[in-house]
Amino acid sequence: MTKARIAVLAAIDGAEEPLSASGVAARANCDCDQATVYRALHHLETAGFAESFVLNCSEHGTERYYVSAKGPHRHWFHCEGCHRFVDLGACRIGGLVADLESELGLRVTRHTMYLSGLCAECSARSAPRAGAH
Amino acid sequence: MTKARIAVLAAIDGAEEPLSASGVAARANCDCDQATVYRALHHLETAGFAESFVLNCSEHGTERYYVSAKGPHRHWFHCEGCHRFVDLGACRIGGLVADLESELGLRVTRHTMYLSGLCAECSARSAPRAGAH
DNA sequence: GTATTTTTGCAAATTGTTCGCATTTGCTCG
DNA sequence: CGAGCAAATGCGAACAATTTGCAAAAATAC
Repeated sequence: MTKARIAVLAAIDGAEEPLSASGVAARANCDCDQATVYRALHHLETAGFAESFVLNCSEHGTERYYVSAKGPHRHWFHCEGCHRFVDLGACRIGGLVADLESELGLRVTRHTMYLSGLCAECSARSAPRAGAH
Repeated sequence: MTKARIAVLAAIDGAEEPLSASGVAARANCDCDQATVYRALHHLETAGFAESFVLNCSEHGTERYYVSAKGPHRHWFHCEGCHRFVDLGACRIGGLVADLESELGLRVTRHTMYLSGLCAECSARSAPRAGAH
């Protein structure tokens, strides 16, 4: 394991929300080239140390986000107000995926699911309850 | 409604699988510029006539795919062998989304879910059952 | 039919990501 | 411990999907 890959893996293992490639580069305090970060991420995902999904956000555009593959598979909510992620906890659609798999004869190797909207804070800020101010 | 937008909407309404921007341009036989196609898709999505999601595929890279917003909300499976989509039918995670929404105080305005792997055909082709040849 | 607003075409710019290639690093073995 | 080699990195250029500025063309309003 090279220095760059160790730093990249530490960045995503230590983050408590999905990180874009640039986010990883910022957190991984290896001063390595962005190409190296991309290659490291690709390597780590192939090796099973990381997972990724692509998300489009009004502020950051379309980017690929990486999360650690340690622990159970999880899903995320993306807030369109503060552009942060909220952890939705462990995956709850395993049963549904298995059902669809057998119903349709598919071999599912991965699934992507995420929600977006406004988190509790941004939601309260944009449409405060009566008497909240 | 302009000619270009009508053609773009007809393309996605008539397609039985999600279409990328270039796929829309190919199917919509308006010879309009690609910028127009992108703008029309953005407009149609904003106006509620189309939905989209971003998917990364080994053959086509990362692209945004559009589907008609007519009929019930659906989800898709993407085959990494033939790179086609399989319709998973109407959304079955509405309850889960509502649960997460109330559990975590979120305001969910959209959700993305798709599966990938090998479709029945590609699966059979790559690992035929005993006696299948 | 004319004025006003919106949309389109074209070409150039953006942006996330990938690639080629020479150099450096990590590891294996003697 | 140091030579030999395969794999990884840095740098810069290349890419591909998507967006944007602006003048011309088409909808729509009046």
